[in-house]
Amino acid sequence: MAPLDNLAVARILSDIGDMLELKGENPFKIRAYRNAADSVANNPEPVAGVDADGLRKWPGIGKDLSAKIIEICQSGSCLIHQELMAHFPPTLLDLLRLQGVGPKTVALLYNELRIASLEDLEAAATSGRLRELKGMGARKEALLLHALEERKRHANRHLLADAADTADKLVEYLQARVPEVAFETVGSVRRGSETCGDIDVLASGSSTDLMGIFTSYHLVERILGRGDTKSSVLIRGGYQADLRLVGPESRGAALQYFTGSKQHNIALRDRALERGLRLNEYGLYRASDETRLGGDTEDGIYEALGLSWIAPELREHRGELESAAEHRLPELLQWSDLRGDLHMHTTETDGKDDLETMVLAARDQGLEYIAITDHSKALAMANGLDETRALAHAARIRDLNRRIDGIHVLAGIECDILADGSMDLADDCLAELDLVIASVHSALRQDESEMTARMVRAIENPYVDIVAHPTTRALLRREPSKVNVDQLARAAAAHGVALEINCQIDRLDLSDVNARLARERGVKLVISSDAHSRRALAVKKWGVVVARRAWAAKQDVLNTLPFEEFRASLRRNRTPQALQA
DNA sequence: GCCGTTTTCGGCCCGACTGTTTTCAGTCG
Repeated sequence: MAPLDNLAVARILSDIGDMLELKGENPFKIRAYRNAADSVANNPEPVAGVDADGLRKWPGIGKDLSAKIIEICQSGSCLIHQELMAHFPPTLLDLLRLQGVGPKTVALLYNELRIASLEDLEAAATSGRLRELKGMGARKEALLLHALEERKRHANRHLLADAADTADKLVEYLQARVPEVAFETVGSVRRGSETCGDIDVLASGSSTDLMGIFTSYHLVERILGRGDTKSSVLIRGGYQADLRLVGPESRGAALQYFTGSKQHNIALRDRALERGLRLNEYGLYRASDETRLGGDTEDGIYEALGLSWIAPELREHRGELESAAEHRLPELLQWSDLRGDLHMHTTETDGKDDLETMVLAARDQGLEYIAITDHSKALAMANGLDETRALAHAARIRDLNRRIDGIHVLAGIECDILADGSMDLADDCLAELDLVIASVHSALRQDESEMTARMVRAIENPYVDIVAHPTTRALLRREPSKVNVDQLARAAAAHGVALEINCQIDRLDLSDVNARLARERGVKLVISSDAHSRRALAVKKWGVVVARRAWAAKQDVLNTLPFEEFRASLRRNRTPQALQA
């Protein structure tokens, strides 16, 4: 059996937590399983290769869970998991993920009516049998039917870029109508999570008609709840949006609180408690006498807890509190640091805009240099280039580069890594170009050893400068390939090959966790748009978010360098010794 | 089930809203 990856192990731990909750177990035991699931999911090190002593160093994993995790890695399950699976039908967990349904309700439905699946629930709600149950009235029944219908209609996660766009429009609507209140997007959108479940907006100030204005937003499909300080709605496209209103004196505390993440907030509150303080969305208080110590600004909260201000992108409980306590958080990369874009396409292959249009658009965007990197011949569907066309295209790019002012244009290629790890174009062709990106577009389902060996072989080709979208994932659509990112990063570091953070909004590949791992292994990152049109050049903003979530500073990213330094830093332009390495 | 510079036992984040309740349990974030 292939070893389970971290997400698979985390899923089992989290399922155990859910099923323990259905049994009405000790809530802290349940939390322990969920914390362990988060810990495994967020750790870049492959869990299958870690021994018990190593696991016990991971946060939230002790003697008991380290043994269970090893059992899961070896057998795909563990005793308690199997016992619970025998006790509950697997479809029961689907019910738990319905809006408005928690463990108590699921237990009630199952114990009283043997409702074990979404289909069972729909049948029971439709036939009116639900109302036999204590605490189930007509409204609750309607709510469940709504939730079932919405489950069918919407996936409940959204790409970051889409969620951010929806949030921006909502905030713009609110701000225009209630100018005396300050609105800010908080939650996972503010943290820059690659996918977002809902949209959280914080309003600070004072307004009596705000909630009415919110719930009458023209994109609202359904009002989930409405109060004086908190309301929730479903808006078109399957987004849940939550609005919270606090007084201006609580803006900072509320920004902090509603930005999360949950794990970050729990840890922050722990820290407050250790200091005899109490933190909530209204402020920071001394526990003994309720004296208010802060809450009007966010950095004031962190400062009062002995911490540097922590950028929202870092608030994932991945060591940020410890670093902030020692005032050694990295100075994170900023959008304005980017000087180049090393991955884009033209009409020569599958781009929508021609060479000159792309170059002029990049110059308009303020870029100092770019690389044109059309596809190679293996991607026949995209009209990929063979050696002859690649060199002719390069000649045109260099000619344009000579004629145009204000931007440097490199003649590059995005060359396919074939299934055996060889390159799709001959070495003497690759050697003629200014920059070579290598990437995988086929045979995505190879097993881990095959895929890893394939990509390492590509890295060993002396003409490869950058590996693009290293895991080939498509968010909400396609799982990442099984490449071992740790081994990939070690090979890239050893050969001086950079790894890309691809900024296409459904790729964001490397991910935050993987980019951080690569950086820690000594790999330089590049942030590139992979634009197939002039408009798509702007997606680099999302790559900057990913890099920040990977704790990257300016010096970790090659395309922050001035042009000449960037060129000199490319693997092909370094010493001959480096080429032979 | 985890965790520890007040602890190896006794803690473990906290408040708003809904629905079905007459004082609160369940859910959510």
